[in-house]
Amino acid sequence: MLDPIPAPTLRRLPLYLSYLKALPKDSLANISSTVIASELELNDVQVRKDLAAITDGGRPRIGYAVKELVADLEERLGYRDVKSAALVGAGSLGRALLAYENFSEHQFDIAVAFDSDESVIGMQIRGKRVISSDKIENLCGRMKIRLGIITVPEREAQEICDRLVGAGVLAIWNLTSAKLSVPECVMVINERIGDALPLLSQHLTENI
Amino acid sequence: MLDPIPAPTLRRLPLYLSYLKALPKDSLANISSTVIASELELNDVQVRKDLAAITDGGRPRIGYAVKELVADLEERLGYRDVKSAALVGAGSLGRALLAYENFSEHQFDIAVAFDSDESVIGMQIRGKRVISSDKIENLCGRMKIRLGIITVPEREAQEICDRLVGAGVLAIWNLTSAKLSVPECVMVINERIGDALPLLSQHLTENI
DNA sequence: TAGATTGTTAATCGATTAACAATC
DNA sequence: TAGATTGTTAATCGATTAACAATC
Repeated sequence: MLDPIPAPTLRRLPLYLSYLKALPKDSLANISSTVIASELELNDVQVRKDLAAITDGGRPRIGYAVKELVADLEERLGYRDVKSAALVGAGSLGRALLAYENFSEHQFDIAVAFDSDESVIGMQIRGKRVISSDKIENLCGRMKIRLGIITVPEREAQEICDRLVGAGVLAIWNLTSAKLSVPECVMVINERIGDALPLLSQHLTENI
Repeated sequence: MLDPIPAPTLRRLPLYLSYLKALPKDSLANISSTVIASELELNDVQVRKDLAAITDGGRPRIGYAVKELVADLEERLGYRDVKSAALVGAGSLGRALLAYENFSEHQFDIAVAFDSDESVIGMQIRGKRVISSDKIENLCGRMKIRLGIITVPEREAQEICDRLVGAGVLAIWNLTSAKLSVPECVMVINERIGDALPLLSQHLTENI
């Protein structure tokens, strides 16, 4: 089993990957941590430490082989195989996520969208048919879905979460402000979208 | 001038506020940090430290007066007066935000929505008419808008940012993954929505 | 060789938590 | 008074950054 990577590092790894992938085809085969750091406005020691966690390809005087580094990053970020996700709640936020291209960048594929609203069920959104939430257990099990994305109203979140977990989901991306209880083996990431607004609010009131 | 509050504290203050506001009307007039902590699954010392930054109403043996605490929180979070915001980019994410009720909770009001797409300009979304991005300078200045919300495609983000800043905006909520350059007096909060996906990806690949 | 660059060990920094004195 | 609770000072912890030895 690989060493677990600390969360702050893990959040920076995609930055490195997308920077490296955006390099022009005809650029040098090797790149140094100093260059990466200055481009991404990070500390160079930090970049080296982060990269040391996922590759052993760094060579003094030369740097890192871009191709190898990209492969190691993709490997470690789990970008080798596509992971199926189910989205529950086809409201406006759910629809925005269905249109969100970054998902495929992370090799997630929203295989199915659920909603409990009769007027939405059957609709075709971004090429995906919205299915009744009643079918969560049935379909998620059969489709071997491992990630659940929750974009329902807050009061329904826990129930939906329980049902996704019951259907074999191992990770939850929670976009409501509900605090979800799950078994230990299930990972929950809370994406509280309005969280940073107080910082803006404070800044604005401080500056008239 | 008030002491600046560290960001982690500032992010927890709204949690306290919404918890206190959700208390039943007939509950006790006072509440202890221990109770708040256990309800919100936080450390009680942390709660006291956080609250000490915004109130001096804590009394040994008794706790905090709920009413006073709510007032102090609202005061310090800048919830006393409504702050006008402009949203630029009425795509699916922009529309989701227009529907997002949490805004008004933070006393932000999206006063106007801009887009550069002819087929969207003039549309009515959530009761707001979409206006041509050409009018940003003109309208934001006149409407005294201080917060800009950027939901345009990444490559357009910096230009829109520059124009908002030129129009007198003092804070930017950036929902693209662009790194924005702004004058020092302008605060930028980056809301990178897919940021946490690698954590989920790693968890899933570690657990087959 | 000289010097650029990596990787490691130690120092710093900020936030959280523990210990405890003050107080009602 | 006794004991619950606050607020403060000190310890801990994790992450970042600095210093530096190893290496090509």
